[in-house]
Amino acid sequence: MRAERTRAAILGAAVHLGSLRGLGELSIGGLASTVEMSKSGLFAHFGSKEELQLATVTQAWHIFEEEVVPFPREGIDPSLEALLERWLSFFERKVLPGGCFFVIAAVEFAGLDGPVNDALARALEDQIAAIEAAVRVANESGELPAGKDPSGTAFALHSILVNANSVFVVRGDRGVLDDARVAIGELLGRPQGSREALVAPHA
Amino acid sequence: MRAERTRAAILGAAVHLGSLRGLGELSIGGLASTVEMSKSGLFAHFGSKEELQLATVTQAWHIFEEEVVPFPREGIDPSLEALLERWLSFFERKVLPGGCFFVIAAVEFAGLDGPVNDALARALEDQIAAIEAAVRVANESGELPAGKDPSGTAFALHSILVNANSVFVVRGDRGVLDDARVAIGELLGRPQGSREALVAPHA
DNA sequence: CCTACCGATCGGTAGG
DNA sequence: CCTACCGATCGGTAGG
Repeated sequence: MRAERTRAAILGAAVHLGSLRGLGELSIGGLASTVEMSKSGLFAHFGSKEELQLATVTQAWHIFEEEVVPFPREGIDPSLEALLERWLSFFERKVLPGGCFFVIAAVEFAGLDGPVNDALARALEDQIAAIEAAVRVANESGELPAGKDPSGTAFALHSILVNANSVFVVRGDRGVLDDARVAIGELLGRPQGSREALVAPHA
Repeated sequence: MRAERTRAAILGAAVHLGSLRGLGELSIGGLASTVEMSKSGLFAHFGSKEELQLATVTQAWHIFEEEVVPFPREGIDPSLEALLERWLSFFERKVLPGGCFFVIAAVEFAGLDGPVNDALARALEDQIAAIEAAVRVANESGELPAGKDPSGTAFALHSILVNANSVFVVRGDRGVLDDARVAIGELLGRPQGSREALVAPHA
């Protein structure tokens, strides 16, 4: 019980630090000092740095999934537009501060092999696949005006999302997130001028 | 003279390692062993790790600029399409292996301040600005069929380029580079079916 | 979950 | 450009 809470606190700090500085920069000693426990006490929860990294990736993915991915759940709009808006909101609210945790880490670990790299590569593919599935549904439901190639459209949409967050983090200015909303609108064939529908959904 | 050559060899290795593993992972000791000299001998060329990082960023930018950016130079096609194709070719040939050196590093260093972060943030803006300038020229020359918003179009094109390289590096499969060519064609309003013109320019 | 420790490596310095 | 060294930190272990 108590160990579970400690582990959760450690992983919370690990996700935060890993998002800000990269998964490779996580150190056991640094993490131990931020959660105010001994290095070896923290170490005992994981057994190796690799296990700590793996648990951090898993935890980050759970947070992302809960916030963004449209599992059939009560109160979650399954449309493509809603998925993309949840994603942008996830960036804007800095739920995982720093760059897009998964893409940055996946690139950092590419070429190294091992379970951490596998988990990161899978997360990247799952992100693209989630968009592609929503594009297919949108094609069939008539949400998209013209039939779009699901794979290519998903890649383009994913690119806009990820780069919007990168530029957002580097500039420290949320304006680029609205640029992304406009670019998404154009990719989806939305006519010029209907921009407000996506930019200010609650207005 | 000799010192210049040594410095060039060091920076060549630094750009290579920094591209593969991230600028933050560069260590003076590790770099010294790959160029087969003593740690302090290498250190003497730079005076601090920060100066080494800064010199590495500068060197990487010179390589990128030489390969991609359309300075008015003999034999360089100034069109938007040629710029984008040089960029994709730059990724495909792994001139800087690993992720898009500048974007990954800029995100990694975002929030830290200092000259390295400044240089990286500037490189990111210069990349987007280079695309935007080419879009403006293309608008005026008639290369683009309809007048496109230069800023928004540049952001979308930059997103496709950067993400194409990320996915390329993670998958280890160049197929996504052709997906990027298709996505770029659609963004530029190229009609379906003219894809081959960009995919296989030398066929 | 702790103290106490291991060998290796970190950025950096002294002195030549 | 080198040897020799500094204090700090790395991942990890022993033993409790």
